[in-house]
Amino acid sequence: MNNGRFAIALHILTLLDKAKGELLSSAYLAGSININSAMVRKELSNLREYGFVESKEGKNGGSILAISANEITLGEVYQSVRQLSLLGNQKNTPNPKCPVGKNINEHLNNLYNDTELVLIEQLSKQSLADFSKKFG
Amino acid sequence: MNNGRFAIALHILTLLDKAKGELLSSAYLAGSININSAMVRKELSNLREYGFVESKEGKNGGSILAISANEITLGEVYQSVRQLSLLGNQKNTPNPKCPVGKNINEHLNNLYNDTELVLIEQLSKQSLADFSKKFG
DNA sequence: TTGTACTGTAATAAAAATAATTACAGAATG
DNA sequence: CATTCTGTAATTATTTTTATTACAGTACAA
Repeated sequence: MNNGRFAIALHILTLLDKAKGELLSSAYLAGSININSAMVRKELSNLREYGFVESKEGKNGGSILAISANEITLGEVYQSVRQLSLLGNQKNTPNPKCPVGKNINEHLNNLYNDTELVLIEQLSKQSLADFSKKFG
Repeated sequence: MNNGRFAIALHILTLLDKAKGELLSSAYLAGSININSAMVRKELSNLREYGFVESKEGKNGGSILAISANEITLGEVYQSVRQLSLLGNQKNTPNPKCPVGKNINEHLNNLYNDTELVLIEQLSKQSLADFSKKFG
């Protein structure tokens, strides 16, 4: 992993939790996060796919949590924004003639996968509600 | 984290372990990894700072492990190449007027730090020797 | 003592990934 | 039917990462 999307997603979800069912517009969310509202809508679109939020179009529209903050773990949030492998192996094209080079990607992938599972397990110990509680 | 340096560092260290004390040149290492030898030397420079390798300049020079592969854990390798926080928070300048925005960086940092500790703990279960063994 | 084969490092350039912006069609409300 | 939203695509900008080039300095060996 490697991007700020986790922070943005979690920020959005925390704000929605605090709003307690009131619809929040992407412009409002963007104001708190201090990013562009189109970025917020893009992230909301992803969160929607994962079933974390629902949005209402049109005037007075906005977004709310689709499920309770207790039912969303930070591990799930992580997975929703995850794109690359944890330790990043964008390209990695070692020399296949070298016994190490030939096999390192396989071993690296196993290592990354195992490690990421532990990371997700750790993040999953905390729910969105737990996180949100920290904000007084 | 976020970069391919972990893979490169581990690749270098594995090759050095396999070489069993024979000096390997940056050109040779680069050939197996399939990257530029200046990149290898840069990474070797870092690994040297961490005490993992030693290099010898001049003709017939090259690098060797400075300590036993049993004494190097993958957690330490991770830490040697680590630069950003695990989940990436390059910039993140939320609105300080928002109760969530004002405090989220602190909570995020705590979360990232805790999570990274667990990740390092997990990686530290495996030594370079363990990893190297996988390559027949 | 000099040619050769290395390392060390800095400066620069290229590429890739990420983030931001702009734009506009479509939906819901009043 | 004007207004205020969302959804999404297209584009641009920025930042990060990776690669390249260059060259001084070191050590060996004839």
